[in-house]
Amino acid sequence: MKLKRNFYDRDARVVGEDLIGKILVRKYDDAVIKSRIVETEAYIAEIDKASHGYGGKITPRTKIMFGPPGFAYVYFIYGMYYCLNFVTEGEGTCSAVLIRALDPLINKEEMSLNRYGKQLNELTKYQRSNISNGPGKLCNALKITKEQNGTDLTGTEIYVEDDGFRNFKVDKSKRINIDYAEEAKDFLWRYTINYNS
DNA sequence: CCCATGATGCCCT
DNA sequence: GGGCATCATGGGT
Repeated sequence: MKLKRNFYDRDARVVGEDLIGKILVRKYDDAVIKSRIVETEAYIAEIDKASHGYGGKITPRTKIMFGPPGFAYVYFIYGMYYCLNFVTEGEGTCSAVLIRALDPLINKEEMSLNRYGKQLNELTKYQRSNISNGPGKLCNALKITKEQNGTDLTGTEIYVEDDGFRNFKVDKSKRINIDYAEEAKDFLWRYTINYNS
């Protein structure tokens, strides 16, 4: 069943961990893509020098993160890639969860076409295992761009459902590529699925 | 597997 | 103008 807004209206660290193992659903035109969320990171502006909202100043880019929970924050990075985040906590605070990796479940074929312009059976082994294992890659695979910034996660285009899968644990580790963030770079706010044990 | 490097454009952290 | 919540590629081990 589809997660409601109250799921997102919690501390970003709780939401980030709770999103692991859930199903991300992406719909556009006639396409339906489902994949399991296997890696996330939390960002909380008040105490986090890695957050785009650090310092509390609302800018055109970050304003969606200061708004109510349960909306998509999509930003453009390194001149080439998009990253998908879910806004968390109450209105007025600035926090979000970055979706870092997905395991394809349904319609991997469509993801292949979006990523490489080729069918699954034309991909190399390397390409096949790298369809959505990174924040920029998964946005390509799911056709997510700046146009999806602000998308309501209780709507039909992008949402999360719980299929009851619980046969995993969640590992916590340091976040990736935020070496500039001083003490915040050591926060264990990265969550990854552990299928064993 | 690992590491180094270049691509490329928006944002102002 | 500096930097960036990334990725593909190519070479070494």
